[in-house]
Parts: sequence; structure tokens; C-alpha cells
Amino acid sequence: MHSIGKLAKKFGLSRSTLLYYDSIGLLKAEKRSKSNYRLYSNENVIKLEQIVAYRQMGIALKEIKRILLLSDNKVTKILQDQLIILADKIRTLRQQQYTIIKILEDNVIPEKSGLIDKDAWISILRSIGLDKNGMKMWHKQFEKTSPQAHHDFLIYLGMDEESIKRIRKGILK
Amino acid sequence: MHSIGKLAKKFGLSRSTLLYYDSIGLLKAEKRSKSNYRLYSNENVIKLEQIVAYRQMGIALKEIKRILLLSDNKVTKILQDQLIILADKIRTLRQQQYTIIKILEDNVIPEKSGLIDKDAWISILRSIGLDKNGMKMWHKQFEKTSPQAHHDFLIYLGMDEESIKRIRKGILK
DNA sequence: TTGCTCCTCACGTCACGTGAGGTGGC
DNA sequence: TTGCTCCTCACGTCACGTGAGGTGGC
Repeated sequence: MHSIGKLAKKFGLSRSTLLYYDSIGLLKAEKRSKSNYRLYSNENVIKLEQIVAYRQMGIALKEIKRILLLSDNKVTKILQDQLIILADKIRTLRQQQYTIIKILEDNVIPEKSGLIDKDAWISILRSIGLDKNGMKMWHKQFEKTSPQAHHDFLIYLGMDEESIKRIRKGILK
Repeated sequence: MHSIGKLAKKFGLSRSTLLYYDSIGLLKAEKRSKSNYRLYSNENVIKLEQIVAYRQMGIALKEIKRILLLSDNKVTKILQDQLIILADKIRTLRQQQYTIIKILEDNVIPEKSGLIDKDAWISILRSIGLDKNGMKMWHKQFEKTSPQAHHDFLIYLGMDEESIKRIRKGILK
């Protein structure tokens, strides 16, 4: 039997999280002590492990509550759906990134002391997690959605037509 | 001068959205008619255009309220920060996807009539937006984070060692 | 008179965090 | 007695959506 504080620490959760799970009926303590403290059983611990696991998959608590009652093959279906939901969210965020990038491009200035110079721009792209391969992907997307803007942008970066050709070709193949 | 309904339709927003923006002081109607209807001016329209644009970048309304008072170069800084915030969110979602994929793998069965067969699996990956190039990326990530599991997974898919070698090599170079 | 648009509360959503005020255990 | 853990409300967060009940305009 664990108290709420011990259980929280064991799982790296806050006590208010467990109080909340209790309040919505997701995880009720097995019993109470004579002084009304919550007492969590080993079964409670196992259930919490599952809850935490599903949370790691970005599944809503209401859904988790239902899932815990289902058979494995039904859960499989739900996880597949969740993959798609996550993909949609990622698409939305990617779209927001592109929107911002398009605005920032206008502030990239090749030689002069503009708001952003080429090196700064590269380091920005790097900082959002675009490594060598990610940049490739990014150029590819850019080329696909707006090839003319992509071309103009590479010129902004101070590249000569020869290098630009190489990049655009490398992307397309 | 536009009424709240007209303005909402013009921007594809709901009326309650505009009411909300009014209530938080983000966009107050310039004046009221004698019957207390909100009347939006052309300046209001321009401001709303900006609000909508920033919203498209995933920026919080509170932040938008501040941004509208700033000079361009300060906004540039904020947009760069926003890029990173978005990248963090994407990373979180990607992580959740990998967590799910690792669970689902256990249900992929090569020849027998398992929960998921190879073709179903491919179509799942396709449905979450992984096209030819995306799958390459996915294999790459997989190979990077857990090469052994990647190898095992390809065997699950019923591939022979020769093909597996090719895939893994292609990813690494 | 009938519809339509508008108005102002006020509550619900999601997953908690943060007090406030009070009580039991070592 | 002092700290510590625990308890139960209750309000705040984010960006609205959804009534409820009422009033002006064509």
C-alpha cells in the first residue's frame, strides 16, 4: 500500500495529477486509511503504469479510461488511429513553421547587415532541429510548394546559379 | 463599418471568436451603433488580418497582443523563437509516434494471419503521411535509435537478409 | 407579426497547478 | 510543540462553443 505522495514520487508525477485521476474516476485508490488517507494497492500501481504508458502515446485520459477495458486487438485499432491523429497535428505544426519561414525569408539579406544574414539563417534552421538531412527535406518541401520562391531564396543567400542548380536538382531526384 | 456577423464571415471565423477577442481586449470594435451593435472600422479589419496571420503561425493570442505593438525587428526575434517552440512540439509528437510504432510492431506478423500483416503495416505508415521519402526518413530514425530492433522488424516483415542489408546501408550513407 | 442579427451572462472543455484552511502522524 | 503529509474545496489556465433569455431592424 502506497500513500499518494509515495506513488507520485515513484512515477515522477505530481500529487495533484493523482488527485485529478481520482476525481475523474481514472484511478481511484483501493481504500482509505482511518485518517482518510488514500491507500494505493499493487493493482493500482499496475494500472497507473498502463496509464502512464498510454499518456506517452499522447492519448487523452478519457480515451485511456475506455482503452483499459478493451481487448488487445481493439487497442491495436485505436493505436493506429492515434498514429493518424498525431500525424495530423504534426502536419499542422509543420504548416505553421513554413508560414513563419516564408515571413522570415523576407528579412534574410545576403551581404549587407540585414536583420538576418546567411549564417544566422542557417543556424536558425539548425536550431529547429534541421540537420543535414532535415535541411534536405526542407529544401525539398520548399521546392515542391513554391519552386520560384525557393530559387529566389537561394539567391538571397548569396548563392550562384551553378550551386542553386545543383541543390534544386539534388532535391528533385 | 462591418457588423460582427459580416466580419466573421469575411474572415471565416465564428462570431464567438470575435466576441472572445473583444472580451480579452485583443480586438475591440471601433464603436457601437445606437442599438449597441458592434461596428468594426477598416482599421479593425487590418488589425484582424494581422491577428489571423499570426494565428496561422501558431502564436498565442496573448503574444499576438504584444506583438502588434512591436517594431519589425523585434517581431523577427519572436518568430525565430516560435520556430523553436514549434520544433519542440513536433519532437514531442514524433516521440509519441515512435512509442506507438514500437508497440504495434509486436503485432506485426509476417506470414500468418496476425493482427497486422505486412501490407497492412505499410498502408498504416503510408496513412500517417509517410510517402516514399518519409519512409526512408522513418527507417533512418529507427536505425539510428535502435538498430537491432530495426533489423528484427525488417525480419518480421518477411524480408531476407539481402534486402535488409540493402535497406540498412542505403539509410546510413 | 415573422426572421434575422445582435446583445450579455454563464457554464463546459482539457489536464492539471496553486493556494486556502484545516486535520492526523512521528 | 514542530514539520511533514494528508484532506477537501475552489479558482485559474487557453481559445473558444453553446445555450439562455432578451432586444432591435427590415
